[in-house]
Amino acid sequence: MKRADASHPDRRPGPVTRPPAVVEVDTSYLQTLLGYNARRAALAVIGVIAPRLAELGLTVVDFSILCTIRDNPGITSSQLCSTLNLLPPNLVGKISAMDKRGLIVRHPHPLDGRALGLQLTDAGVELMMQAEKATTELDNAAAGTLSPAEKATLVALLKKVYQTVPPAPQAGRVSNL
Amino acid sequence: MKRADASHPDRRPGPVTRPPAVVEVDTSYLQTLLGYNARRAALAVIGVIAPRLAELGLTVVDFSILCTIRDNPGITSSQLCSTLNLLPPNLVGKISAMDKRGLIVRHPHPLDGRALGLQLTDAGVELMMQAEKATTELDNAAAGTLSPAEKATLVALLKKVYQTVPPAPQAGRVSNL
DNA sequence: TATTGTTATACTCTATAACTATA
DNA sequence: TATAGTTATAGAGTATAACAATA
Repeated sequence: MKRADASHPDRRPGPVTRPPAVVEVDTSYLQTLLGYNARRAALAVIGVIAPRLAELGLTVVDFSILCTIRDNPGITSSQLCSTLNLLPPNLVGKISAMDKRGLIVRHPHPLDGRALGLQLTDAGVELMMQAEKATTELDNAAAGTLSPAEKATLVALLKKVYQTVPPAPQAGRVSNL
Repeated sequence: MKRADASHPDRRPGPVTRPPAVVEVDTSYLQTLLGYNARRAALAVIGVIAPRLAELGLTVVDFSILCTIRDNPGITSSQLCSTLNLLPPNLVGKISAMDKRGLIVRHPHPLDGRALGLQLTDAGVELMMQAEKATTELDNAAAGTLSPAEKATLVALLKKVYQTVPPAPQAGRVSNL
């Protein structure tokens, strides 16, 4: 941390009760924390992707949901929740909106009368083609200065972290980043 | 993605309009994305740390703020905002609460009459000793199966990402993770 | 004219409790 | 008794606009 030059006027020995102005901010401790760095990186990458998805009327979570439905036709809301770490009450509105928007269809589950199987419509598939193209491009762009090998290493280490960390008490959720 | 065995009853050729039950969920595409993995990892690590900090009456952002004030006595709110990527209106209430709580003091800035220099009180320093100890321990615990070398690599790569990614249009903020 | 700190406010996200229908 | 889907709602986080005081 660098400071403005206060050596001329107010020079005093001992602890300074009114510190001089801060010129350069020291965040060295925070930068040792995995949590701090992971949060900052996640916000940076998502900050690049989110505006583009917003143009398609999607949030990043909407995108994850539609991706998962596309790759797992017939999946239930309950399975989506545990896969993406969402709470059921927060998924209901999204699924309902996607249905109204004609992106997905719900049909009776073949094995469980309580559940509904989810599937993309043709419109949903088409929207996801655009969304996936944009997301893949921007995600790579956000990895910017990382070599392909570095990005692969980074992704592998991140997976190791969240696939190892004990899921929080009830279901593994904790407010915002 | 594995499915329940539907080969006996409803066997039909061609595209399946009512897919059988999903048994194992495929998230292989999402797992290629840096944004997805960084977000999941950040939520997992913070999910371990946040409950412990909550016992001390702090959020993870409160902790980052107090850390930064401690390591940069005399820092202004404006500097905190740009350092931690916060919006001024959202910082005001936190600073005010920390002041009322006796964790920090605000005094006139030596060089700028509009600004206030921030500093921890003795109580603030004491609270931060506990908070930092807990955070360091839990952050390391969350890095769990990673070797020290792997954690160092991970942190370095994450820094490279968020220190490189172009700060979003106005100031670099984008809602939640 | 630009910036610091601030108020007010809207919007989104996250979380809990409770209900119904079915297993 | 437990689970899937749902409703309602509380609480936290995030964002914009606008203002006074000062640079």
